[in-house]
Amino acid sequence: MVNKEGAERALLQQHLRGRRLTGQRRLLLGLIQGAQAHIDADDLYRLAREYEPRISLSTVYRTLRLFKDLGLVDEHHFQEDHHHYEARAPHEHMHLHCLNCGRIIEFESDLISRLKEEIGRRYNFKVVGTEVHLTGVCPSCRAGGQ
Amino acid sequence: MVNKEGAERALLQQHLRGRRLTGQRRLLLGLIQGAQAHIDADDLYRLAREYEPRISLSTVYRTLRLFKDLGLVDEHHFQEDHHHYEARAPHEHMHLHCLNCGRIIEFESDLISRLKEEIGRRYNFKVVGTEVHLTGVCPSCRAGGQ
DNA sequence: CTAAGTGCAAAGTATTTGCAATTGG
DNA sequence: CCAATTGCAAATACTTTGCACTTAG
Repeated sequence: MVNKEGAERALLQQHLRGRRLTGQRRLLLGLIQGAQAHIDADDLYRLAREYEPRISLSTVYRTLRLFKDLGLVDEHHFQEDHHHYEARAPHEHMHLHCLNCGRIIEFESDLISRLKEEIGRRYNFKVVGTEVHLTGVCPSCRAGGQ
Repeated sequence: MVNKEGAERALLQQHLRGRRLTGQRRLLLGLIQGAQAHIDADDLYRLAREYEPRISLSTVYRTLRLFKDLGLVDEHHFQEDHHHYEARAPHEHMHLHCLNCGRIIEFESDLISRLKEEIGRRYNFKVVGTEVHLTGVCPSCRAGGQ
């Protein structure tokens, strides 16, 4: 009989598709999934060290790349020159980004699946992924200065 | 009376909003506008050196940033870890990217303006920019291997 | 003329890699 | 066991910066 932790482990095992289930991988995935917002490699590294002080930044990068390739996390390229990551969400969503205060809102819209379908048909592509990123000015920034 | 080159110059002058119109800036903008595809800083640098061998990579980066800030070029973050640039197009378009062969198709769809409008209204944002990037497998790659 | 722009070299970030030591299956 | 994974340090890739010289306006 399988307890809760065992079940979690088995699920992750499956996600890893034959790769080894190490403490570092388990920790990092947990941290990404628990993260309130999009996290970057460096923040993840700092956070992970609180639990496993000997973890290295290389491992963080290697693991992020692995998770990305396995489809466990999504990598985002916001305005910055480094990447942000988030656990792959149960359903596809997009980002709305305030250029003034930096706030990022996640939203969904069925327009995106329609877009995928329309464009896939038009160009005979099999569309598998989307990255939709709207920028603008949020209500409080509109109200405040300018 | 104004000849063709003079008119071009005046137009660029206006775009630069008071910044100086240098040979490097004129060259770089011309190259970006003439580029068949999205170009990155390094390719632009190599290309520019054919015309102005003493141009420096710093100038390329500085100029790209200036053009981006002025809205003359758009900066894209594709899968790679560096940026690609293109002259700002007359109308907003999106990208469809083959994960297998790397080909990038530009397309338009009115779904995107509807998305801007819908989301702007929903969150009371003033939406100013969009980056829409679909990934998938193109017809020839679907036909070929897998 | 003179402030803005440039080239060069050096520095700064973000990310990857080689390798010996460790460890999951 | 032993190949996959890790930590560490060093390397690489991309981008920015300080400064003396040049140049557009």
